[in-house]
Amino acid sequence: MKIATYNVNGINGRLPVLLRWLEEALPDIVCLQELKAPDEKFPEQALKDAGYHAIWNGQKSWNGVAILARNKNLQLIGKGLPGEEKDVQSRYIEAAVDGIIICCLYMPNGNPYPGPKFDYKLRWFERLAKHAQELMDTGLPVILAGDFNVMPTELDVYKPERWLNDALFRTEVRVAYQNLLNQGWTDAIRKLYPEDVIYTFWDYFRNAYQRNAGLRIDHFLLSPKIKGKLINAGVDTGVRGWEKSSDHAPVWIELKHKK
DNA sequence: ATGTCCTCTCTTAGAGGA
Repeated sequence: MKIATYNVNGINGRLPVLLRWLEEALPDIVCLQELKAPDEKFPEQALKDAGYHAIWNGQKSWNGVAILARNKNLQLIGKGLPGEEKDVQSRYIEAAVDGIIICCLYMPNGNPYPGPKFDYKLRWFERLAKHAQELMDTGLPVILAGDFNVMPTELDVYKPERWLNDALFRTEVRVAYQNLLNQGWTDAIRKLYPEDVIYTFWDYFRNAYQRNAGLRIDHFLLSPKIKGKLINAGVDTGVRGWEKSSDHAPVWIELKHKK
């Protein structure tokens, strides 16, 4: 079974790219971020025609997350993270597919540092960690997937020294990510490729993709119950070079079949 | 500071966000 995460940066603007990638990559489950569309403008029919059922948590202009599934029963568990009632940003959706809890998340960017946006990011991280711990405690197979807006280590940044005061690389945020891992989660890409330079995002500016000036910020975290099923993982870096591409590339993992 | 590209509007240019 192949599970992917992809920050599409506008699902309607990128629809041709998304559909082409789905057809070529044929993932079974997909977590999408940055839909940048309200619920009523989610391209449900186009995805259905491509063979995918979907659930989504949209918002006008900003944010927005969705989970797609092909030939599988996709059961919505909830939208939004608990812990901040007045939070109107659509950044989280959770579903059950094939007995696996799929958590699709879009962590706040947090820039500029310092400031209220950075503070919101840290609060959101705390809320995620609390919920993640509760999921961990169930002992179920759980996957946290999405755009975490964190480069976990220096290996994940093309020029670490330039990012020290950026909200994606500040010590507080890297510590928060490490604390999350310490609950018992496995970073799937790093588990399989502990020392490789792997990026999932390249800025639109300054030919970042052509220079491979990238960041690794899209992650898969696996609960202990499911980590043993991990057999492969990768980044579809070529997609980033397509016409009208998102600034992120799709990231995927492959799990051993249950049977 | 800038670069680019998305979305939306007091819309065809500019603002806000990443």
